[in-house]
Amino acid sequence: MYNQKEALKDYYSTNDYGEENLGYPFVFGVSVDCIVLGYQSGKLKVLLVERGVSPYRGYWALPGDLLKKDEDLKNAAERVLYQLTGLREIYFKQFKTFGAIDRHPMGRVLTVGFFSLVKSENIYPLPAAWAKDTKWWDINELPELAFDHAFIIRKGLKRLRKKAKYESIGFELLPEKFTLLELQSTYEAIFGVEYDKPNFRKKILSMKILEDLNELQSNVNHRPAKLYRFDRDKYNTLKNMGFQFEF
Amino acid sequence: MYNQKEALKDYYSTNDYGEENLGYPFVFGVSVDCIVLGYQSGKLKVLLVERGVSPYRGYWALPGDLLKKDEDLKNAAERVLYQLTGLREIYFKQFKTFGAIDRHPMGRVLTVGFFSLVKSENIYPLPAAWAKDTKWWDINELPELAFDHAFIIRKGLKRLRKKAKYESIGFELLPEKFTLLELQSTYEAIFGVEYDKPNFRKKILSMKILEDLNELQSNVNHRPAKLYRFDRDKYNTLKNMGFQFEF
DNA sequence: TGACTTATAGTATTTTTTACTTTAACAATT
DNA sequence: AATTGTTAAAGTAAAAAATACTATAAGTCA
Repeated sequence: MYNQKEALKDYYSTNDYGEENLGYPFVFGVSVDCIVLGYQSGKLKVLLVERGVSPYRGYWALPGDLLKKDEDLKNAAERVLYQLTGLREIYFKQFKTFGAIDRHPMGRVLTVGFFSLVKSENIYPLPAAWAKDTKWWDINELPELAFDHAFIIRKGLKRLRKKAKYESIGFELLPEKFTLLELQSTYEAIFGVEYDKPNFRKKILSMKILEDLNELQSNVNHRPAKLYRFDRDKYNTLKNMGFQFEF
Repeated sequence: MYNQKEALKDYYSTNDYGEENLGYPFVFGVSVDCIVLGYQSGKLKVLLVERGVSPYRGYWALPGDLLKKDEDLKNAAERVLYQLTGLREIYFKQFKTFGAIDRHPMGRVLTVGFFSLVKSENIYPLPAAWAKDTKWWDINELPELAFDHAFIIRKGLKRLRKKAKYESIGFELLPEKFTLLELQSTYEAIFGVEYDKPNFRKKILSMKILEDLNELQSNVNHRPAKLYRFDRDKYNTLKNMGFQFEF
């Protein structure tokens, strides 16, 4: 039967570069942690879980779990997201691995950070299966967090903002049908700035990546706005022709 | 004395989310691998090492090593780069972690990928201490590579190109003093495209991030070009004022 | 000196961005 | 049915940036 310990031992004793080594392989725990972001009433929010066990019992933390033997990193993140939201096919990306020596009080555990964008109205988080509680938090008003999760969130948001500037990922936060003003507000929440309304419209429409649904908002007490849909196929076609999305 | 195995065992038995778990912590080997890029005679090159031991004896591979007990990821990459080049203070960035189940034939080993940009004329790689041989390879003409290193390089280059478009990292590949045509050629090598000479000059000079050294090339058999230096302080000042580098 | 190569400056046209104004559509109220 | 308030959506004009191209200047080499 295959024995990983022995295999790693062999590997180490014939170390790549003939260097002095640790004799016996030093091994690491590995986890994944997910920054789940949603857009709600004009604000960017992150979904956190309250820990029910020590260490950091009672603290809020990123949803995550230890990597399993038969999983690759992507599978592990998918599993965590599914257990949290009940949804598959969520947008998520690995963004950075955190390996500070003392980041986990009980041993050497590396964590691979993912960020994920969801349409938050589709989500009914499942607290029971996970932890004491689950809650959306405004990204500008976070509680004290477990481990190095505050640091991880800062890094993840920074990366998200860079990515959102040059890729059409803002649409992941919106429902299928949306108005141009909703789209504008989403981008304002992501970047923390304000845009001129007519120019925002002009810019996004000139990209030709939205489909006009010829439908109007309902149940609003003002002139209803047109509804649009993000046309992913058109976007991909244009991208292959050299088009560069940019905000 | 602190016992990591026991600590991890405890940690696992009181798993965050009360899920069924593996009983005993499954542990992973962790390594770092570095894509070292340089610019030579109009081409983008990557520095590879030839493996002297199995697995993959005789194959070319990325320079890398197993993470040590008392190192964080950044330290490990720094160490690998120092052992390879003899230089400290090289530009490098973590870009992605690779954790496919079967990526290492002898066990479960995750690797954290870094890419690094160097001024290749400063470097005299040290083959003896490392492996059978060390060599610069044209990124478009790579040999067969060990492990999943071909995949890692593809991903790393993709990330580099994105980053180079919006950050001034191209200068890391050039010597302290360079001509505008050398700068242009470097960017042409990174992106695999050609630029119009007068417009390239205009664009880069209008950014106001170069210092004119009032010096000329020497030992060239044509009109010598002016030498410039990248003014990192000016660049940072402008960046803080909202300036966005872009190619 | 003259031919040749390359750096560098300049110009003119087109395209894009930005700031701002105007008009139209609808809901709610009187 | 007219009025008011709010928002969508179209339009316009000025400024800035990108692009394509031309011309000139400064050096080397024979």
